[in-house]
Amino acid sequence: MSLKLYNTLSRKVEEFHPQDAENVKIYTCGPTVYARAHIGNLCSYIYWGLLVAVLEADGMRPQRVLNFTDVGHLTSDGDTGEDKLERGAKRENKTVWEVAEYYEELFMRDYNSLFLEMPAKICKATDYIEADKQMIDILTEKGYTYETSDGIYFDTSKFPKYAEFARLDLDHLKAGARVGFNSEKRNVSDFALWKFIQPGEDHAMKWEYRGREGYPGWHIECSVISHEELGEPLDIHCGGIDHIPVHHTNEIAQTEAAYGVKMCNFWLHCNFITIDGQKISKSLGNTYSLDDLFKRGFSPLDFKMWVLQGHYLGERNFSFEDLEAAKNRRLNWKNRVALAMQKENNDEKTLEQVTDVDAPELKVLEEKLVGDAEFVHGFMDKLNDNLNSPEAFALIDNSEISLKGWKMVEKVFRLGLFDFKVPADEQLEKMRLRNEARENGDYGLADRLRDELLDDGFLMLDTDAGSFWQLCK
RNA sequence: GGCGCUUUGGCGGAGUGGUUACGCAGCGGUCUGCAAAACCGCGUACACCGGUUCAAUUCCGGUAGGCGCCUCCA
Repeated sequence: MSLKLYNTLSRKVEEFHPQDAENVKIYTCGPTVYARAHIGNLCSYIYWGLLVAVLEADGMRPQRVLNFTDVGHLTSDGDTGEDKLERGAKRENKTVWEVAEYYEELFMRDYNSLFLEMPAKICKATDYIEADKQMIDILTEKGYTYETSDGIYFDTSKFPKYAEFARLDLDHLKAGARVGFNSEKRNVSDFALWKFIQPGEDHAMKWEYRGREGYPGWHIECSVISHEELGEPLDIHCGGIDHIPVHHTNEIAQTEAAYGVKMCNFWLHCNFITIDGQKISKSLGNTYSLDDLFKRGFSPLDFKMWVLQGHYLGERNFSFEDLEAAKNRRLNWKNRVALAMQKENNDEKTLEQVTDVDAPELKVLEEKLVGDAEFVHGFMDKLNDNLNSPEAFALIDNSEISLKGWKMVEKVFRLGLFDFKVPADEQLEKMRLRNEARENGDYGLADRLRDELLDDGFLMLDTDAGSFWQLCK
């Protein structure tokens, strides 16, 4: 089994081979921490979480770096744009540093509530300012930059490959339509490496560079952090498709111009979701956070289920109707786990005992899954085929799966399938009494106990093999 | 204006040159003391027009609709 992934570089599905399987270098563009993450933002972290899980399942060790963009970006391309962090700060009566910290914490809360594995390292852009300057110095020495009244720019005409990655048609970029068109730029596609603070401007986040106060441009941090923390070439760089034409194009230009090396071997981009057919964007304000879903009765993991039901390359449209379907499917899976627990653990093992029984690496687990061997192989085949989670889901629905098999499913998808309340002694006693009453033909008592159990959250399922409990929600 | 993507049954959503995807919802039936559970079955999907082919939802061309990017964005 080998892993195949769609590489934006070639626009083809290719076999993935890391330089060092013990240290797979992955860089993920992280959030800008000036607002709460909306569900569209979170999709990408769910997909990249799956990527990491699949790499691990294949026996590799990913070293993933995620950045926090805490330095803020301008709201527009012009000279007079206001820093996003500062706007957030004014809105909320906090300093820009407090705002960043607040949203970093909120992001981590969302991240954890989605049961996503922590990256090996999270880097704040503001911790790399000196390294930003060094990189700009290198680019300047090599003749890739020029200064204007408002900043230091990368001259994209000096980097002939510039348009290649995104297959841009530079001649037809609509330069004139840009907000705050900068007439000092030599080429439409040139971008700021560093911005100087203009007279009358007051930025809370500023650093001294070349004798003036300023702050880094929008793209430099990712080139710098990935260089410092991982080094070129990266094995995988991931982000949303919106990053292809500008952000990643600029990263490649900066890094490859500065160091003369290939920046990254595999570029992965997930597609966007829309809500009710409309694109989500911070500027349009049509965003939902996980809290908004929770208020409507959905857990973050229901949302994760919805996300993974689709393929990361596909365009999806979000609706609460579909979220409901995903929620029901997830509940059905939990009930299958609950059933497997009862059938395989007649000694009334508790949930803790079941889930804490060794947490082996998947490879090891796979060897133990003798009864599920066929399922496991099919399952991994689907995932290794460009992370085809919808196909893997279908296989789950079609397979008899043991408790150990479910543990493997959970290890890869992390959907909280073992995360439910099991009956306490009191409820187990009610179940015993109910069965006894049924055998004695005392249906009045049996039904009363059944109703009580329903109130406790357990639905009684009577089969030829005996009575089992299921979850109601 | 330029570049690109997409169009599958009630709603989602995979995949394939000829064979049931799958889920959710719905309907019918079986089982059951009863059942909201479970089990079985059903609906005969691939935008339109051409072309290639023994055969196309699946390849090619065109038409129409939808969407994205070119501006911060996952």
